[in-house]
Order: sequence, then structure tokens, then C-alpha cells
Amino acid sequence: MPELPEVETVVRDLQPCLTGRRLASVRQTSRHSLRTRWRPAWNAAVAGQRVASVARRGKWILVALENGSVLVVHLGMTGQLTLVPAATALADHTHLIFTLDDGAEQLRFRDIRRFGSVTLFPNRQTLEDHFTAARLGPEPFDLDAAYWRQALAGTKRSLKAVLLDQQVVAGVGNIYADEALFEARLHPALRGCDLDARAATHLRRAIATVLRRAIQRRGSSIRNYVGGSGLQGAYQNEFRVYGRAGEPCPRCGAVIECRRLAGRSSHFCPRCQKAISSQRSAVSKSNADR
DNA sequence: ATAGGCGCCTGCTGGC
DNA sequence: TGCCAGCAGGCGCCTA
Repeated sequence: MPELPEVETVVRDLQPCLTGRRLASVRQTSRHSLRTRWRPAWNAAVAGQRVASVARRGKWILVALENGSVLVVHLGMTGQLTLVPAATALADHTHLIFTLDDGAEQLRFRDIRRFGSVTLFPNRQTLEDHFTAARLGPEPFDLDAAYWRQALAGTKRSLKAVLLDQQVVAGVGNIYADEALFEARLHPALRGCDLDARAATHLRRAIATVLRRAIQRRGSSIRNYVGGSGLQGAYQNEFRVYGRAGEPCPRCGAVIECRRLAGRSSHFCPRCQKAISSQRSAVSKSNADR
């Protein structure tokens, strides 16, 4: 479920509350074989450690411990990482419970669909190696202009596919890809190589704009998402195109469409997210298969 | 290089 | 009311 703004919200919620606290113990509360790569042996490695920092890289939450190891959490589609009073009733699908120093609070990992994961990296280097091996792309807020132009110019994939590719830019998912393309007035079926430098810049800025707005609203809560404090987000109320198929475009009034693209549902305005000359082929083609 | 499909899971919605 | 297909914000793997 969660994309960059949701993960960022979790991190901002947890960072002030968790930093400096000691993880007294870890308990596995689900008998499911977790896709979560948590291993029982890690309990001993984590227990008694203080939290040095809480940060984010792409859609990954990084909880660094004072001994140098890093707890890495991915929320998948339905993951939740929340800090709650220990007396809080245990929600179903809770998989891991970290009890904090005084025992009064717990950090809980809950994941209904179990697409998420929790992994312990023994040190910074192994974590960096992991991201390098996965070729995780740069953060969207400091995209180098030349890098971005080249990333687009060098591919024939659709813009939608490029935005979803974590190796190109880390943190954008289906919702914010659609919202960013609307913001930039670019059709999701355009190919990367169809964009001139100006359009590429528009898109780069649109991504940052949309993500910043969403972070200000604590992300989007569509089904299960909540922040680190358990609060929901509010950006779902401000979607321009995502989930609005059949409704009028907020910019031009045309009917918003939803089509399958890059294997995902893609929402866009067929009028104001148009092709620029050289993209005509891509768009007329996608219009033709209606 | 790229598209498309599947699988991993559970839960909700809409159509009949 | 009940059943069932289809769908959901992620990602890795496979094939063509």
C-alpha cells in the first residue's frame, strides 16, 4: 500500500518517539511463516539495543540501532508500523512486537497481506550493499536534472512504467505516478524518449510537488494505511485523477479514464494529459484499443 | 530492452 | 441474503 509519503509519515511520527529508546525485547506474535524475513536469532541481536535514528530510503524504513545494525521495514501493501501503549488490544495480523525500555509502550508491525518485510542488517555496509545490488534509484527530491533527462531519453518504456521503476527513482508508486503525470499534463502512455528536456523538467518537478503535498497531508489512507502514531492520512481526499474514473477532470472537465498500463490501473484525463507531437503514435495507439 | 503474466496474501466490493 | 469473480497502494521472478 504505502508509497513514499506514507512511509515518510511513519518515519516522522516514529523518529521523535523512538530515538534513544531501548528495545527491551522482541516477540513474534504470528505463527505464519512470514514473508517477513525475521529470524528468531535476531531477537538476541536486537534486544537491549537503543534506537540511534529512524530514517527513510525510498519506501524503506530504516531503524538504526546503537550497535550499528539496522532494522529495515518495508510495508508492502498493507503494512503498519505503530508505536502504541502496551495495553492496546492486539490487532489481528500483528506479526512482531518490540517492547520498549519501560515496558509501557510497544512498536508493533502489522501486515494483513504479508507483502511487507522486516529484516535485520548487521551493519550499514550490508544495508548499502543490499540497496546497491537492488540498484535502488535516487530519491525523488534530489533528482539530478541531467540524470533524469537521460533516464527518460534512454528508454522507450511508458512514463507510467518508468515512474513505477524503483531503479529509476525510489518511492513513487501507482497513486503518485498517476497524480504526478496529471500534474505535469503528460499522458501515462507516452514513452520516456518522447519527452523533450522541458517536459522532462516539468515531470521531475511535478513528482516532487505531488509528493510534498501528500506528505503535508500525512499521506493517503485508502484501505489500511496509518502513520506511526496510528493516525490516518488525508491526501486521498485531494486526488485529482486516482480513483476518479468517470468523474470530471478538475482542470478541464473531461471525463477521467482508467486504463491498464504497465500492469497497473492508470487514471488520467484524456484531454489535458495529451500527447506532444512526437508522442502522437503512442497515444493514438492507446486510444485505438478502447 | 520491454511487456506481460504470475505468485505471494487477505479483505472488500459489485454483480448476479 | 449469499456466492464468487475481480480488484487493491508492492515487488520479484519468469517468459516471450
